[in-house]
Amino acid sequence: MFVECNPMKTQREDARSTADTVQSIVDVAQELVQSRGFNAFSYRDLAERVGIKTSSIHYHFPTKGDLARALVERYRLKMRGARERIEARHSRPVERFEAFLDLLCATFERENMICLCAMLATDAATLPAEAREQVRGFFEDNEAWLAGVLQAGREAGELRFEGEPANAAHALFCAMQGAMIGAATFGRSARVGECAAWITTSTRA
Amino acid sequence: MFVECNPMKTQREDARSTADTVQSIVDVAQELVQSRGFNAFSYRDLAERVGIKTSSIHYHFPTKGDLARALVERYRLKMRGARERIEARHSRPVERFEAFLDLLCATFERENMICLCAMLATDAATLPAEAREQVRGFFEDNEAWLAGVLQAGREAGELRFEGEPANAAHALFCAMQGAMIGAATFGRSARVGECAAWITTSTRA
DNA sequence: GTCTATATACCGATAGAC
DNA sequence: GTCTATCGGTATATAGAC
Repeated sequence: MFVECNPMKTQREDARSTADTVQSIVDVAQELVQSRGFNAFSYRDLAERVGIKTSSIHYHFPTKGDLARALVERYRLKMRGARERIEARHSRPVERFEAFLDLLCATFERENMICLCAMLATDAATLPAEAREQVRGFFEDNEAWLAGVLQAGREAGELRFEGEPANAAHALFCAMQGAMIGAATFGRSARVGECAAWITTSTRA
Repeated sequence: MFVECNPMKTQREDARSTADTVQSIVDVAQELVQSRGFNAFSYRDLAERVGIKTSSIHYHFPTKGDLARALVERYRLKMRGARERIEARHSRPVERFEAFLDLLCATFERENMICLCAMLATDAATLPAEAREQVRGFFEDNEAWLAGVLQAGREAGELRFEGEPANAAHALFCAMQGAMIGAATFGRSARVGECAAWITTSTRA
């Protein structure tokens, strides 16, 4: 989800800048975390895919926890940008809400991987506190944004749901996260779209 | 979720049968998987907690994959038993539905750990195919059962929801799984109960 | 069925040459 | 900034005594 994965293709040999290397490492690491989990890949796996040695990765990310922090920080920022683009393109709450669901569906269908933060949440016990806090922040960001959209949508008569907007936002975001976990794990990609469609028909006023 | 954890307390020294040892291993392993993930604990961790040596664990479970299979098989059967007890105790669909939600909440509040199969789903890439298939079966079991309950409840005028029962069952089960992941990871246990409460008020006719 | 001892491979991480 | 070489530790797994 939420990433354009560009492991460095060997370009002109001396054209790889530090920024490129770091980005390549983070891109590949994100893919490995999302597909296997944080504790099921090594610096060796990473090095082989990026095309450098493990010691070079340690130069950029001294510990694996440092890598985790960089991963989740970038991911959280990307997601924030995505929400802001939705707000820029859509003014009505119902459009914003459904654009958000579409974003999750589209990214999932493109990558066929669960959300980085859903994976890191299940690996949280082995993460540095700072990374764990960022993962938590990712969920709070999205649920708070969704709660605002849902509330505005209900007040505008565009959306319907029971109870507090925060509770509805929480349940619906969790449903999408759970759907992605199941879909990616069991090779049933369509389940994510079906879940989003069910949410859409259940919340349209 | 769904387990009474009884790591062997040292009883009379020679009173530990093979069945007791195996159960103790599986109990402790389940706790470690649910709290850390399948790839974040070792036979050594397991051995220290059970009070035996790693070679003894290998005697009962030659490979870690064998242990995974035993774990998920037992868990799936326990959950099936729990659903059957709900059916025995409650006849009305709305009661069965809410008893199921209560079961998830109660187990979570007692153990403060996510569902074993939610964790194993995110670790599925590193699991033997047979175990992965059992994890998938766990989700199918629960969603199929929920779909039946939802359909009967709507026909009886006790429950309301949009669209196909299977789609509603999928989304709502995923919401609970996602809520447990978030609650256990970020120390916000109340979120599970709130999610269940929101589902209840959103589905009562 | 559990133990000691060990095999073999891998892990994260570091030192120092270039 | 990347490399070679290596450290100490741990992983899963097995052999064989008891």
